[in-house]
Amino acid sequence: MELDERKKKILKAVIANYLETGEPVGSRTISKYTDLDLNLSSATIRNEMADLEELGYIVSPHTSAGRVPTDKGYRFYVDNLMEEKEEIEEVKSSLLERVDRMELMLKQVAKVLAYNTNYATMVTAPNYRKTVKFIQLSQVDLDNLLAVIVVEGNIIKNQMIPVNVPLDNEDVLKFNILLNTFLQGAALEDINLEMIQAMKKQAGEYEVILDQIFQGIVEAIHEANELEIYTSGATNILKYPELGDISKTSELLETFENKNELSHLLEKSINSESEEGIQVYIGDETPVQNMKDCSLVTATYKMPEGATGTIGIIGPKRMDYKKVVSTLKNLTIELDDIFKKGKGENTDGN
Amino acid sequence: MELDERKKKILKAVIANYLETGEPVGSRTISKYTDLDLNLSSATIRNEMADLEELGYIVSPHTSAGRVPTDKGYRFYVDNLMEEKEEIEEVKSSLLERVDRMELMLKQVAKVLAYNTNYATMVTAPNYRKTVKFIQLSQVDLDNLLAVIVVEGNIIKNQMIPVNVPLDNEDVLKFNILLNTFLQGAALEDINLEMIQAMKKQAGEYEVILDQIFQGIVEAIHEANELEIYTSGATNILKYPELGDISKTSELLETFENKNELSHLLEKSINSESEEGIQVYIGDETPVQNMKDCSLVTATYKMPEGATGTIGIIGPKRMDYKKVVSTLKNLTIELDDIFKKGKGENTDGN
DNA sequence: AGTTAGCACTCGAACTTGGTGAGTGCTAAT
DNA sequence: ATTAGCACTCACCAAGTTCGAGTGCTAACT
Repeated sequence: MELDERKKKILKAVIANYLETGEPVGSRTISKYTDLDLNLSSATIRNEMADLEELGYIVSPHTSAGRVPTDKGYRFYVDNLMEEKEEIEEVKSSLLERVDRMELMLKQVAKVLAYNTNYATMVTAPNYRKTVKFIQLSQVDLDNLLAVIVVEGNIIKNQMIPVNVPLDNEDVLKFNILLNTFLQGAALEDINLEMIQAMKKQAGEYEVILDQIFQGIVEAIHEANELEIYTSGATNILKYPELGDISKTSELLETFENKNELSHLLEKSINSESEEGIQVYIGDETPVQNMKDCSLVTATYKMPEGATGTIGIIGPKRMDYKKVVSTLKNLTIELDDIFKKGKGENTDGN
Repeated sequence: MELDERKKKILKAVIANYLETGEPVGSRTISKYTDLDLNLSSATIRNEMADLEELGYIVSPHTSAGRVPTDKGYRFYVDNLMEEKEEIEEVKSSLLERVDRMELMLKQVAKVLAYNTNYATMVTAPNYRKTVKFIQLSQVDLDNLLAVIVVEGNIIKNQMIPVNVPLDNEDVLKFNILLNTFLQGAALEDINLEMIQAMKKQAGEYEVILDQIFQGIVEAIHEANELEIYTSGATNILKYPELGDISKTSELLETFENKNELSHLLEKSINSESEEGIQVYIGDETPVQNMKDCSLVTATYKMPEGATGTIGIIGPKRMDYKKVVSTLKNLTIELDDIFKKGKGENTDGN
C-alpha cells in the first residue's frame, strides 16, 4: 500500500519530532506541529498513526506512549521524505588547509567532522592501486640499512634492516640498481616469490644479505597494503542516552579502539557495494554487527588518480540524517577540490 | 597518631576485602576473615574501625553500611601494608617477540597489558635526546624531493618536499652534502635560525629551494620531538560500575582519545618527578584532572642509550595494586632485557 | 465520507508505605 | 581489654497508589 500524501506528512512530522527529542511523540504534538500545515485534530492524527503503525513505519513502545519510528520508518524518511539542507554546512575549512601530509589531513577530517556533528567518525585512507614509485636503500650506520619505499599516492614506508656484514658504498649502489630494475613500477601484488628468486640469482654472492633486505621490504609492503583507518569522537556515542546500555555500547567502543577489526569489516562490505556517493545504513542494515543499534552514513571521496576512500559517521538511529548527509556531501566536494589542487603532491604516510 | 599493629591489620583486611568485592565491608566480615589471624569479635573490630574512621583511613558511606577506604587509606596500604606478589605474573612474552619496530612494539605492550590487567593502559615512546644520525634527500619524481631523517634511537621521519624547479642529480648531491655537513650529529634543539642562515649562505643560487627544503625538515624535526603515546583498553574503564557515572567517565575517555592532551599532561608531571621506578597516584594525587576518581600506576623503562619512557595503568581506585605493581615491575625488567639484546637496532618510528 | 469532540481506558513513571536485614554505636558483663 | 547484647539507622526491595500522557473508539458534526 502506497502512503498517501497526508500519511507521508505525518510520518515526516513524527520522525522530525523524534529526531529532536528522542522521546516517543504523541498525536497532540503532531496536531500542534505547524511546519507542514497539517491542521488536523489529534483524533485524526491518531487514526492515521494507527495506520502507519499497522504498516510498520512506526511503533509505540507501550500502550499509552507516543510513537517511535521503526527502521523501516527511518528508511522511508531517508529515501523519500528528507529534503536535504540548502544552506551549506560549512566545514571549517581553515582546519583543512594543511594538506601537506595525507595522514594528518585525514585524521584532521575525522576530528573536525566528529566535532561538528557530535557523532563518531571514521575515515579510511584512499585505496590506491599501489605501485612502487621509488625504492632506495641507504646505509644509516654500521649495522643498519634503511629501506625507503614510496608507493603511488606518495605513501612512504620505512624499514630498518639489520645487516651483520659490513657493506661499502658500491654494494649499496648495486643493491639499489637491482631493486629498482625489478621493482619500480611494479604493483605491490605482483611482487611474488618468482620475482624474488630472479633477483636473488642476480645478487650472486650477496644472496644472504638480500634475503634480509627482502624480508624487510616485504614487511613494509605488506603494511602499505593494510587499509589505514582513522577514527575520532568515539566517545560522542555516550552522549545519547538511548545507547546508554553500557554493556552494548562498550562493545561498540571497543570495536572503535580496534581499528583493524573495523577496517576489515568496512572493507568487506562497503567496497563491495559498487555504488558511490552517500550511503545510509540504518540499524540492522549496518555491515558491522556491533552497530546494530546505530546508524551509519558513509560517503566516498575520490583522488584524481582514481583511488577512493570512505568517510563514515556513526550515530544513534535518530541522528540528524539531513545534516549528516549534507555535511558529508559538502565535505567530499571540498576534499575532491583540495586533492585536485594539491594533485597528490606533498603527501605522506606513516 | 601511629597506627598500632592491630589497626594496621584491620585496615589491611578492610582494603583487601574492598578490592575484591567493591562493596562496603562490615565488622562481621572482618571478624570472620581468617587470613590475618585476628580472631576478634565483630564488636572489637567495630571499635577499631571507628578509630580508623576518625583518623581518616576509612569512611562509611551511610550509617548502616560497612566501611570503604579513603584515598588516605589506599595510600597507607600502598606505602606500608601491601607486600608484593611473589609469583611472577608472566606477561605473555610471546606477544612481545617482534621487537623489530619500536612503534609496533610499544603498541603491543599497551595492548597486552590492557588485556592482562583489564585496566586502561598507556605507553610513551622513549624520550631520546634526539640527535640527527642520518639525513638524506632523494628525488622521488619530477615535482618532489623526499627528505629522510633518522634520529638517535632509529626513529625515522619522512617529508615530501615539493619543488617547482627541476633539479638534476648533482644538485641533489650538493644539497645532501650541505645538509650532512651541518646537521649530522646535531641535537634537534640546536637546529636554529643561525644555523639555517649559515647554510643558506652556502647554498647560493638555490636559496629558494633550500627554503622549501628547510620548511619540510623543520616540520619533520618538530614532529620527531613530539612525545609519542600509545594507549589501549580505554573501554575497560567502563567495566567498573563505581565509575559508571557516564558524564564523568566519558570525559576520561575523551582524554584518552586525545592523546596529545594526555601526553602533555603526563610529560609535565611525571617527567618532573625525578624518581624512577614505580609510582602510584591515588585519586586526587593524579596529574590528570579527569582521572581523579581513578588511580594511576606508572613505571619507567630504560633504553640502553639512556632514554626513558613511561608505562601507565589507569584503573578504579580499588584496583589490584599488588598485581599491577608486580606486573609493571616484571614488564620493565623484561623490556630492559629485550632492549639490551636488541640494542636499539631494528627499530622504527612513524 | 471525512473530521472532530468526548470519554473510558491503559500503562509507565514517580511517589508512598512498610518490612527486612546488614551494620552500627553504646552499655554492661566478663 | 574484650565481648555479648540490644536498640537504632538506613539502604533496599516489593507492593500499593496516584498521576498524566496518550491511546482507541464512538457519536456527532460538516
